[in-house]
Amino acid sequence: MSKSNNVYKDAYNRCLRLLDETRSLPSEPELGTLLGVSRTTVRSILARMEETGLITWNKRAKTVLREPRPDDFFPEEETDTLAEIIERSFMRRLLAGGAEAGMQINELELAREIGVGTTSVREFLIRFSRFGLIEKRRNSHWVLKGFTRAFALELTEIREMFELRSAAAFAALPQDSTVWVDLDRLEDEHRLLAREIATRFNEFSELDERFHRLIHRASRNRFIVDFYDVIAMIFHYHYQWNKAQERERNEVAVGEHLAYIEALKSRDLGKVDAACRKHLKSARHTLLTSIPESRPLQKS
Amino acid sequence: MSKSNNVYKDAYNRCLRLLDETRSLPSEPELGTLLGVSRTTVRSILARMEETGLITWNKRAKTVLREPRPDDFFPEEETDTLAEIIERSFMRRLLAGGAEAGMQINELELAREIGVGTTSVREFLIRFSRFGLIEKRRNSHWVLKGFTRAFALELTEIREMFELRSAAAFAALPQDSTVWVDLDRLEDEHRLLAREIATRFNEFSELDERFHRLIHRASRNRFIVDFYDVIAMIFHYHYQWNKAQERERNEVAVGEHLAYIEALKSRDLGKVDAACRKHLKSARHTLLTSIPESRPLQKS
DNA sequence: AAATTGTTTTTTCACGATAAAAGACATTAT
DNA sequence: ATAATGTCTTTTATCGTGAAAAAACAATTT
Repeated sequence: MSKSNNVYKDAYNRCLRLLDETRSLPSEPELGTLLGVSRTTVRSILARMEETGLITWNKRAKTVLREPRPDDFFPEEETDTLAEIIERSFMRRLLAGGAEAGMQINELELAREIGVGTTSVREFLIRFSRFGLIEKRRNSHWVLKGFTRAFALELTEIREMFELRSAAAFAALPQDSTVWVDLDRLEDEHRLLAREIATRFNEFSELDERFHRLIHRASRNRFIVDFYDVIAMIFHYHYQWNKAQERERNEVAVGEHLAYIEALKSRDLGKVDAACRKHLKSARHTLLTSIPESRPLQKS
Repeated sequence: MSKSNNVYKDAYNRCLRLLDETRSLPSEPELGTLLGVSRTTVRSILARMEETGLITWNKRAKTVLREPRPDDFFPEEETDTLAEIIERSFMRRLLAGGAEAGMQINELELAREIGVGTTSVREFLIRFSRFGLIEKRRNSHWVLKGFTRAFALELTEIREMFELRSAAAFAALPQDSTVWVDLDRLEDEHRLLAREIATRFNEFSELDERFHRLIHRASRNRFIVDFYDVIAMIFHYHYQWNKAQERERNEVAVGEHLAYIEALKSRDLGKVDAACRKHLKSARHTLLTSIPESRPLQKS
């Protein structure tokens, strides 16, 4: 088995959801851009949809015959990319404890354990190395540096540097820039979430990322924008890992975001700086409290 | 051919140079650490040295029989890692012109052209992507973002942010920290180079990197330290590319470094800031002047 | 003529295989 | 007893291969 067809399966599932809305499908190239895949994949999708009696397909005519049923969908787990599978596996091991700093990482063992080829694991580790959690020994193994307090502090130091600068750049953007519209929309979403925080608090994580990415983009600096990938990755797993007081934490954060948004809209650099600092401080605090103090290595 | 033995060849060459100094070689593990390779490789080296009559080797006894001749060495080009070969090839194409932003990068074509497997090229591109010059389209090709003015500005913006912070951290280091010894040594090297700048100006590049890395290390932040890889890479190729007024530029830079060093030693944060800013400003200027203004795309 | 469909070619992605290099274990020498 | 050498095992680095997916080209349709 050389390559899984997860691209096809994922696009197929998304296409099924599209079916609900229309009576007939658009042209192949149009479907391609809509689903973000090539025409080759679109045609495979259409071919299968015809086979399973979902549509009739004759050149341009693509008529929907019936609504998709649950069993028309490919199982979720078959739609993940290999990279996602490897990342999840790797992070699970990393966060599950027993992953002390200094421990060495074995490509072959990882590959066997996850059930994938070594090449994919190697490529994953290379990509992952930019997050600063692992390091390669030339011609030899990788070393785990550990998800430690030091790591969190170094990460947040850069984050604060970058975000303060981005926020200032944001506030200085001309009134006719489209970011203000985006900001208004985000503000609405925040207000909505604040109102229903009791039930929807777990939706904050996604909103948080969109909000901060919008701000970082104002820096117009690829290194700043790209660095948010590191933050997003860490927070993504952090949210999954640390569920303690999630509701309270998110409620506070939403409030801070709203104040931050107000400050940005005021375009008063002093206020922006203060609101940004305040939010970043509590974000750092949250992250730090979730990291157990590194125990001294116990000799058995 | 699955893997070149460049590690062995490079270590062999370095071991030959060691031969000049001693009459007999140390133990295998010792040689290993000295050369930075495993004992397996050390033993291959010793085996060959015995074959070619350079030494006698019987267990612990490793006696040097004769001085190594030029033809004992493996050719330089056989000691490079694949990664180095690919990087050079890639950068040559990139800087040779005709590499417009937006152009797409073809793994297979690159691999064929360089004469290596696609896996190595893929891994190189993944590693290289953190430099911000290329970007991956999901499930598809890489896109060249170009070595443009915008790139240089974004790069230097971060560099300045990081270095100012590192320099301040440096100046605040306790008197008994070993960095002050390192700094003294670098100062001496700078003075020496300044005196012989007329003939040794091309040695500045290497000194420059060591100096700035020392400063960045004071930040004790892996992201700052790692970011210097990006700067070093760019400056490395920039020095090769832009030879205009190299002597003058380097002479100025050495002077700025010396002033910078003085400022650090004074531990006066104001002076450090000023000296750092001054040097970074001229470094930025040098980089920018070497980048041709992006011509508007000409339709033929 | 422009867009869409049909067909073919090329490229990317992922694997298993293999030599180089590292590492582990057993044996011998100081 | 420690540290070296000798031997064997495991891991890493790299390639060729083949299926999935993209892209290019040709033939239709509106």
